[in-house]
Amino acid sequence: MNQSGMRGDRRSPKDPPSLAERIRLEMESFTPSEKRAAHLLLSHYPFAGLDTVAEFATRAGISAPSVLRFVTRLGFGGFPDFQKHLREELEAQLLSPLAKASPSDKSQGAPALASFAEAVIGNLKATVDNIAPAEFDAVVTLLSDSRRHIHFTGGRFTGALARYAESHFRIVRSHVDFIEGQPALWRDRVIEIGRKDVVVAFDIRRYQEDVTALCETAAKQGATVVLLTDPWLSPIARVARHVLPAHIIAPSNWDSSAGLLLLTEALVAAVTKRLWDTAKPRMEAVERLRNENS
Amino acid sequence: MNQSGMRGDRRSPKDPPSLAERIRLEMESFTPSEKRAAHLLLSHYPFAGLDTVAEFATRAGISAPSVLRFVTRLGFGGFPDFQKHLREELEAQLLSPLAKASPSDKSQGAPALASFAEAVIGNLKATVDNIAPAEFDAVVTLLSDSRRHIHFTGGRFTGALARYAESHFRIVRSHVDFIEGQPALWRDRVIEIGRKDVVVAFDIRRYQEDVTALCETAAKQGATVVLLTDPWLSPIARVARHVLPAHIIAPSNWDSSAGLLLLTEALVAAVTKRLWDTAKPRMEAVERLRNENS
DNA sequence: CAGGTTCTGAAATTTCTGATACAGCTTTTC
DNA sequence: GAAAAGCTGTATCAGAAATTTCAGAACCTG
Repeated sequence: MNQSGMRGDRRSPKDPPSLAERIRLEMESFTPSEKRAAHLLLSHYPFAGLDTVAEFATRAGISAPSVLRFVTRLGFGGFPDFQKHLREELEAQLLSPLAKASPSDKSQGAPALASFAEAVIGNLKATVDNIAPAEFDAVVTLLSDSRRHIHFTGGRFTGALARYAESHFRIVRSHVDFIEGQPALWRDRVIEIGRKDVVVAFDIRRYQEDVTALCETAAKQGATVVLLTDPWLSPIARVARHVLPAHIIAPSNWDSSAGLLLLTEALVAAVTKRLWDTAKPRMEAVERLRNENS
Repeated sequence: MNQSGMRGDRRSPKDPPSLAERIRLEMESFTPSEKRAAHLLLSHYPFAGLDTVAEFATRAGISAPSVLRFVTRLGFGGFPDFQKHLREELEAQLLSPLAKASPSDKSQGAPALASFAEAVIGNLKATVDNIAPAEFDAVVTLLSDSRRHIHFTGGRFTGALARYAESHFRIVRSHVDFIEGQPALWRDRVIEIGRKDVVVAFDIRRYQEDVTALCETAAKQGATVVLLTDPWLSPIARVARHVLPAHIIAPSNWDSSAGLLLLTEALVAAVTKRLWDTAKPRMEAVERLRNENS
């Protein structure tokens, strides 16, 4: 499952060899029925091809076998192959409106930052769009229950986010801690996690087995697991009560955690607001201590 | 065409009640498995639903019958019906150019999350606008100098960002470490920081004196200090060679670090790209170790 | 903690789709 | 104008996909 570690070799950004283009070029060499199929496909590209063979054939006014011959001729192993290609092309096209809109910029370094920012902003929008309000609210409610203990944890990179969350929640409310991902560090602590506990896990692709193990153990003992992950969902999702996915793809060899941070900060804000009566004195107390000690 | 929206309500009358929207609203009433299905669909909307039932079930981590129950519950006659609806919706959306620009429904849902995200996005834009490209480039060049040692540090909250940066740079290049903000923890290490060293400090409002002290000491010993801070500039700015400010105000009792994260990730991306020849083998080696150990 | 309800997945069942063989028709070629 | 070659559709099949059944598991509820 461990897909190659990095997305190092980036495909040339310029020309996506669309299937539509190829069909236009080869149009001459098609037989009459193939032409009818091609015309139908091009006129409603690519949606016409997403129906069944029979539907496509009827709409094109030809027979099913002719449709099959058509897609075979295009080099696909079969109709499902053909459809899969169409879907992937469509998805790629729909998901990267930013890539094309990359505006011309001034110097050399600016594009890097500007386009990176653009991609991240796109991620944030997509993340928000795909979060169910009810789910978000449910998590807020859960984290606002001051009787529960909350444990934050995360992987190699996302561990930092877990710490970030913990450092805020720790001030807003009590019973908050951070658990290192390495099993050796939590084996003795996890036994105390039970029905009243909440585990908030951060885990994105190249999902880390130790984090999964921690959550599974916790879940088995009755804890409520909240997962912040990528759209492909960490395996932790199987034991999680609540899942908040964030988009993470950026023009980089690394994934972006901005969406996760956004969710984290939004949760902190919401919980702080909801617990304000108790949070305010706590925050003031922390502030007082800081001033005294320095 | 009934245009009931003659009033000043912001809700645009055109919005087709997207299936995604409905799913978000009904999310609460779903059973656990149905939620899994809903999450998968929303996170990859609508492409996740265009595969086969079996594929969808596997990816969602549930069984095929559960998927069927899910689509039935949404009011479709069966899976093919459901897919047909998705295709039609997709087609309609793709054909209207503006439709996909911002389908965020701020009708009722999660004003908390949506408006928070909007503020954060505003911060990111403002941050990028106010960064001098030359300054950004200079920092990239500095961090790409593999002969230098790089030390990351930060305060209460920003310390997590410093860790995040460190965990990435550590893989891209050598001579990278993280220094805790508390003086007791760095007193003995800082004496080794000298002319060839770079200190990257994260510090925003309620600037932390210990972090400032660390940077001042380092600067005094000839180290180059890079500062990521807020627009009001941490006192560290006085000893810093490069300063990258990020906007941090959000509708919350807390400041948002999203701008700092953006800068961090952009730096990681740029340095990784510049050091690619040496970074790639390092990343591959790390990947190999992970696989062996697990 | 029993009894009832809801939820879930393995397996059996049904439906439907994509694929193929083959024969008729059309076009080409000499 | 006849034979060959190419194209197309009908009929049929194999296999995959969706659906239903059913029993067990999980979860309430009193």
